[in-house]
Amino acid sequence: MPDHDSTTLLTRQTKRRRVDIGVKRTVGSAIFTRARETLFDSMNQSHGPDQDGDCSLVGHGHGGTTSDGEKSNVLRKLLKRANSYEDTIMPFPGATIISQLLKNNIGKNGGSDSGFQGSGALSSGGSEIQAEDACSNSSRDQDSPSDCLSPGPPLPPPSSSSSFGRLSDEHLRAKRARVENIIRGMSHSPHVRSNDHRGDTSHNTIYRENKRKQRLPQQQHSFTQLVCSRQEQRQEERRQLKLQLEDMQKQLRQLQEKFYQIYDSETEEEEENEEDGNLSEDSIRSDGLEERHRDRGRHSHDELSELDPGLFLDRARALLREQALLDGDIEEDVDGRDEEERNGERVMKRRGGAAGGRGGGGRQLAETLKQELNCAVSQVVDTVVKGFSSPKQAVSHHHGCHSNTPAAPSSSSNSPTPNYHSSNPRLHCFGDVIVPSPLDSFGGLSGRLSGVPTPNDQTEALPLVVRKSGGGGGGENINPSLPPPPPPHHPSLHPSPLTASLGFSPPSFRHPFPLPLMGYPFQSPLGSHGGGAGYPPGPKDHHRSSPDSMDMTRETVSLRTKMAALGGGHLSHHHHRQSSPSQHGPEGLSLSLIKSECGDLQDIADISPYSGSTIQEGLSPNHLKKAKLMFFYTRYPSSNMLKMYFSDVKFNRCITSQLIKWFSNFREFYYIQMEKFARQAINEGVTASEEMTVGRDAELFRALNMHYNKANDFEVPDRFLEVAQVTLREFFNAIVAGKDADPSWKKAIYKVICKLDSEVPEVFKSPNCLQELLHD
DNA sequence: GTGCCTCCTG
DNA sequence: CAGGAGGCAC
Repeated sequence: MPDHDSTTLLTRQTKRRRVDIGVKRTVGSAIFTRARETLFDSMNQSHGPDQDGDCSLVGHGHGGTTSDGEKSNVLRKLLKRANSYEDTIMPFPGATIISQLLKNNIGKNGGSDSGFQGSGALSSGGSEIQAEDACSNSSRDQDSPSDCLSPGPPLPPPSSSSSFGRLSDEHLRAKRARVENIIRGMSHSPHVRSNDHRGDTSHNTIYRENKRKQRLPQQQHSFTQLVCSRQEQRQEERRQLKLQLEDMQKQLRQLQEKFYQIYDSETEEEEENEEDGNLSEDSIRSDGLEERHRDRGRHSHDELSELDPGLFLDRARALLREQALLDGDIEEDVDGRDEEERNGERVMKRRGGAAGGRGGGGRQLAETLKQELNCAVSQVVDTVVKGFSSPKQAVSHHHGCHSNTPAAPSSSSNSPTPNYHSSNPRLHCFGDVIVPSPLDSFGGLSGRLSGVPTPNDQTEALPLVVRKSGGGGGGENINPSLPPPPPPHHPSLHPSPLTASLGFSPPSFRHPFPLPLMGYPFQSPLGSHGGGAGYPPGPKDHHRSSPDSMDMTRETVSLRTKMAALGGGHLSHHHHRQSSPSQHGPEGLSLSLIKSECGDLQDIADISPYSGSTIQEGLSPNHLKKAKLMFFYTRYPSSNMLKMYFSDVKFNRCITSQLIKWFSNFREFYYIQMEKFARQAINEGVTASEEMTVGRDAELFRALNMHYNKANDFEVPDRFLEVAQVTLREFFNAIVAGKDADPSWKKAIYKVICKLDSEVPEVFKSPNCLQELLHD
């Protein structure tokens, strides 16, 4: 039985501080303005005292901070590692594409209309370089000019130096250099995979071609004759492609063999070293990896033939990351490789025979390997791309990407893709499909590789971000008059998202992938038609993106659930996508599901995560994590606020609802805990609410922290402790007063608490905020 | 009608 | 944490 008195009060108050984004609600800002005034008044009147009292109490609660702090340092490291491994685990997209293409091609021989169904599988390699919300982004929040200040004492950089000094002698350097060279060679080769978005330009070509082929029949659905002829043509192409891909795989296997030849000797030596008892931090970190490799090394010869190229490359990449983490300085030893190029094979053999012969041999080998890898991969990919795209029309723009394919590996780091921006720097036209240039996302690769941050990507993203934050009207959820929300005090809040994002990957190697799996990709200005990224401009901004929209989709939290529930059988019919489980990645499926569920959504024709767009259509686990951290600041975020702080998500009703639901769930848990502890206190004989404080060592706080900040890698703002204390006391008083007899007794408390929201630090607006917040 | 909220359930 | 129900405000 709803109680209309208190309920009304609560909801009214709550609503006022909300800005509804409903299509029909265009007066939000006006309402908001008034509401804020009203709120300030009421807050000043009724809750000032509470706040004052709280502040004094909080300090005392800090006693327990130290142990938590220590723990959190360790945990931060662990978390960082976990993030790194997340990346490491991801399949190497380039190779995955190859095998996937092959599979698809074989599977598609029936001439089905399945198009590029393998795209779903590609998503797992999601590599997004993240757009940064620079401080300019706060232009909208005039009230908080201090947003970009307060860098807080930076925590000491994760020390990965001392303990494994012995291990990281020349031996490790050599190894590191070799592996890095391998990988770099691969990633530089514009063919294999320059990276995911722009990357594997050639694979992308294939992919786009496929997509285009898939799309044409759809668009000209009625012209069956055309379809027939097209199918023939496609079958022919498929046959060719299949052959070429098989060839590619062969060559890749050869590369694997070479890799393992080296690795075998490597691992043997590795074992010897570790027997010395040098269990450094690094060796611990890379334990799993090492074991994996060692194990792999023992059986490598048996497995070589079956080894998935993706695994191979992935392993190489993982190894590189491991190496890169040791410390920065490697390379400089890349000279005189001409000789080695010629003698590559012999060097290789020598190497295999002499396990102890490190030093110069290792570097030579590295060079050799690098060269060979580059050559082989370049050739293969080039062949395939040419063969496949030549019969195609309208790939002229794209071909510019191949002109420099045989780029010299080592020098390519300085000028890998000069021609990419030759025509339109932002657009690449693939036949009838216009997509954002993938290079916009990765154009900075060369710079990153050479250690010089290139703001190319950012320059793309920033205008968007600014637009976003500026256009949304008054959605600020700030209550300046309240106990002044303390300035963002988290020590790890960095004012410069830009630097933070770049700091994520090891300086020696700006790998395009290592960026978090969570997928906080770039904000592409062309993310979707009409600016999918530019939501807030108006509350009615429920734009639909056209089928050509290249919006990237990643798995969403909820989608997984739906997937599981629906068993993956049902697909949106919009896309004529016959889903064969093996070809259709779960993400693609889930996307379709969400599409069909959110009927008002755009019918996305392309689900490729590599399509170059950056705005996600789904919420990732990291979004959830971010939301939880935001809960420490705001319990009742407005939907506008959510839009601002989740600017890397393409909002629609579903997303908004989900985010709101999340916060609703957070609140639920929060209030349940409050009630529980309040009753507990009463049972324990507490008579006055003032006797209760909430410090960081309080059980209540631990429970909450466990829920919202499980890894304890985020320093909860003091303000949250204050609010928690207020809440606890409110519950306590209400219960003591017997108000809990009223079924709606909590609502009065909600009404109080909803006014205690504080401003969420600007950092949270950055898609990279998790890195920035947790990486110290 | 729509958006958001709480409560309940699984 | 997601879904659904019930309710209120716009």
